[in-house]
Amino acid sequence: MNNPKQETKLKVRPACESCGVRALCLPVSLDGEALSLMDDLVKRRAPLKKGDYLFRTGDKFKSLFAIQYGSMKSYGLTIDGKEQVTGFHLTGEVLGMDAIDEDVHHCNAVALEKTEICELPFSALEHLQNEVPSLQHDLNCIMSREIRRDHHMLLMLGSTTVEQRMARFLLNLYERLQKRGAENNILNLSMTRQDIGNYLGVAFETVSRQLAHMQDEGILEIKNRNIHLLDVDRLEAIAG
Amino acid sequence: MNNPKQETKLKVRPACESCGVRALCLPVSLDGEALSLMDDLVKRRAPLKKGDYLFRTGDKFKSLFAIQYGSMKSYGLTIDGKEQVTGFHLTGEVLGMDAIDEDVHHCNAVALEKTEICELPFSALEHLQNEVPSLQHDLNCIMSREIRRDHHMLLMLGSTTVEQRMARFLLNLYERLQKRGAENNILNLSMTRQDIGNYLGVAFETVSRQLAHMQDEGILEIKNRNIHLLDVDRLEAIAG
DNA sequence: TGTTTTCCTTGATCTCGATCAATGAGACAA
DNA sequence: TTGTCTCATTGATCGAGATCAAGGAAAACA
Repeated sequence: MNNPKQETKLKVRPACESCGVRALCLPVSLDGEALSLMDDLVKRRAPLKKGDYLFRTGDKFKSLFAIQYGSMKSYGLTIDGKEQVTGFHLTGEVLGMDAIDEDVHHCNAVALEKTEICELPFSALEHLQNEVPSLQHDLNCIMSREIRRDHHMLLMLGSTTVEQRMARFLLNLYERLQKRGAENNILNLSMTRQDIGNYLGVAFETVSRQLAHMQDEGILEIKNRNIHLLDVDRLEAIAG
Repeated sequence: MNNPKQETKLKVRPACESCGVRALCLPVSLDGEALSLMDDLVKRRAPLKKGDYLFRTGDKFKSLFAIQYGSMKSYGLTIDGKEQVTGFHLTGEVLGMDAIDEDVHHCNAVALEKTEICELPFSALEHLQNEVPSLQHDLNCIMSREIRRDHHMLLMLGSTTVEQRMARFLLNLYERLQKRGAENNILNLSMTRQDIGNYLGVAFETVSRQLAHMQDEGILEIKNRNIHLLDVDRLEAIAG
């Protein structure tokens, strides 16, 4: 009853069209037949609500997950039980690739807002790789991209000043949104200051202060969780 | 003339036997025939001397590289030209996977000591994937492992205290060496304190002091670049 | 072999950011 | 509305770690 229009729309669209996978790496190579094979493979899922888990540490690995709409965070637990955020994942990105090797998930993935997911059962995906050789290259590309993204993050965290880490963090989000076709300079942070701080190895008060300082400098404008980037060049200069 | 014995030995050994690839992921699945196909594929290279580059940012991507013996560091440059270390790579690990996607290397890889490398031409590898379907899964595994390794690093850097980062760094090296069959608790650091500090986002003096402090506590023993881990449990407790 | 260079350690000072604490602001439910 | 969350901001204090500086120890080189 509520929002029937969207419901219909979702059902009519082929799953793969809407899940963002095509926009990642697969599109270049799949012809009509292969595409329909992919469509058969992809599973739709009920949307996750904020706080819902996609998988948890120790869960058996069965599928990769592409974020169709929304955002997630992944985190592990330290020995003393503290949460340690290892990444934020946006629309169009793929989760679960770190589990292929040992067949077990090594982190928890939780939705930061209402999030729609496409499930890609991995064994079927690997079978399809045999039929469609180009798919194999595509998957290599997706994983390569994830590796590069992580290296980028490592680069981000390997800085001594918090100002620099913060700038790199914001630019990183900005670039990822640009790649997905965002047309404005507004970052809608779905994660808390606490999550950001945890991720950057910084107290959340410091995150808050750092953002306030950047606002004073005219680099950005804060409206709750919406960050409007006013001066990307300055931000890049700070990032180094 | 110098060291003729080793020369001969290298020529006689099948390339793949000695390059560490088998020990990574490929061994489980390759039968005799596929193995010899791999042998044809792998290129031997003259060993790198300390300071030699394996590839640089912007180089065209042609091959993956497996470290047969030795160690390397990879780093990028910030806009203001400062070096930013993104990783250290040990015997048996594979470099270059972040370049598959865009066909270009995104970091510099330099040898930290005398290092022997096996080159795996990637187009040939992908062709071989078609002939040997299991190889495809193996490659997925290798990349998955790299992703997990990076996540582990991110977890390491997302800590506020230097003591914790240092502990996690040492444990990370320790575990990687253990996996490669190291039988003692001695870490032979081939990188400088400066590199470690850069990597951990910490001044190199702090690295030095932190190690000294851990030595005072009886957790480890420093002999130049050899770190003897005396109390791994304590180290793990610190790492959290 | 001595010389140069690079790397490591240790000390002293000062700043940045962690921590503690209190208030303010949205979000959500009843 | 009002109350109760959780989340964010801002202030004050204190300590960890950056930075500057100088000396020592390896390692590289001639």
